[in-house]
Amino acid sequence: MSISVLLVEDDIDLAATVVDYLEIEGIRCDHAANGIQGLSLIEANDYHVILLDLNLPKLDGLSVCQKVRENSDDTPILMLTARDSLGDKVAGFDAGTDDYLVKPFEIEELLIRVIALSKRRSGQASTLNVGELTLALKARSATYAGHNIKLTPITFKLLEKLMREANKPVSRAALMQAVWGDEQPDSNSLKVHIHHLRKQLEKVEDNLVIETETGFGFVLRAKQ
Amino acid sequence: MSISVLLVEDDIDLAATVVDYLEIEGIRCDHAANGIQGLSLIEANDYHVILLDLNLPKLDGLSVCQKVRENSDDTPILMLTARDSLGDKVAGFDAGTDDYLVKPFEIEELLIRVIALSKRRSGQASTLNVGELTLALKARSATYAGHNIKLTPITFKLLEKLMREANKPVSRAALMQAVWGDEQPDSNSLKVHIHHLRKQLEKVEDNLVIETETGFGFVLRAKQ
DNA sequence: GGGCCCTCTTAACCCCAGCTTAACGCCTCA
DNA sequence: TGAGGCGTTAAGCTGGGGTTAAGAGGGCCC
Repeated sequence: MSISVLLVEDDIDLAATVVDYLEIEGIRCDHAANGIQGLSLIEANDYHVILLDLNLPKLDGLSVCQKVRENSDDTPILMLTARDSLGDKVAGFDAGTDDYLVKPFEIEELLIRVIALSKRRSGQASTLNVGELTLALKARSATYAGHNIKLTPITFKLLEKLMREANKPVSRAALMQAVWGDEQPDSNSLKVHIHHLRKQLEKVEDNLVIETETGFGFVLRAKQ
Repeated sequence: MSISVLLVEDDIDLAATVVDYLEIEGIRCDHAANGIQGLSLIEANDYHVILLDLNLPKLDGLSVCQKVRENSDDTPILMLTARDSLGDKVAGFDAGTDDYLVKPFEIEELLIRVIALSKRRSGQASTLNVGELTLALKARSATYAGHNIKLTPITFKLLEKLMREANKPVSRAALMQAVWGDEQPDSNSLKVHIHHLRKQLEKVEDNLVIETETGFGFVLRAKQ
């Protein structure tokens, strides 16, 4: 499958050059001219890599980066910057960027880095948060309003999927895909694991529940 | 089922080439020569993909695109544009297009993109709106003048179809197809579910009704 | 290698929401 | 006035979902 990339860059000439070059290389490249528009495209689509200019109208690159991470989106981000000052780099890594390129750069170098980044999920978004529930992806552990939640490998994947789609109903098929991929068990395993997860959540006095959408799937959301 | 496409393009030679090529590939392709005509065809038919030239007589491509989205129609739209107009790309995504192709393009490339787009609903219109009635497709929930409407899987599909074709009568056969697909119940289930839907709408003090088109089907529209 | 523990799968059971079905009455039009 | 289309209602059934427990399989420690 081909790579798809978002370039957020206000210099139209530079943007055109990059977009054309990447498309010639078979990489689909959307473009946004400011931070606000960039964010909305990021939310609407599923890019493999995001290229962010540091100085952007309306919302600067670092802020975009932070907001993306706050959304629990771990798409790799490559920052383009005219300044090569150490301070910006530090701020960038704090905000959750994965790589840097200092302008002016060789476009072949950009291509190499894009391809490299596209092969790994960022890993920067190491926790998911929904209300008082926190899932640490690397530690594979969860806390809920201060209590530890015990997760087996399967309930971990289940909870991860439900949290990524919090407040949106997730179809049974999507859940099964997230947990088992293409080799799915024939029987009612899913509902057993949903049951285990619910019991874990019920043990804690708080307001998150897994509701069932009859004939469709499940949602993780706050009560009422 | 074969793909059906609408091409809105004022360059008659180009249009003829595209139409011929697509039809050879088994894709049914209507043609409109200006924006106004395009819109009326879009409203009258149910295309899988719409191909829009950016520069059109009477009503330009972006405006057509906006109006389609305002109608809560989420048919995927592919914009055809001259090479120099990068700024238009940005405006295009704001207007709700799904893909771009820069003229001159390889016709094989157009084919590939049409096939890709035909497989997904755009997702640009994630809610349908008719008057005060809103159907959130992802959340699988509806609100009507501020009240929640309870929907079962079947009434959800029914309402979705009626809202997509709001103000247009929908035949019984089309409704049954939308709800049950090819394995349809033998008896009068449809009218029972229509009845349930009507009761939900009547509970709210507002002006939408499901009217009967005797001997044909039903319409969702405002009273009088 | 044996035994223990942990986790997943499977199956059985029950409950009930929601779907289907059928019955009946009203209205319209031939 | 009779037939057919539609609205309304309610009964019954189906299958989806919740719950539980048994058993298989794998990892780990002794």
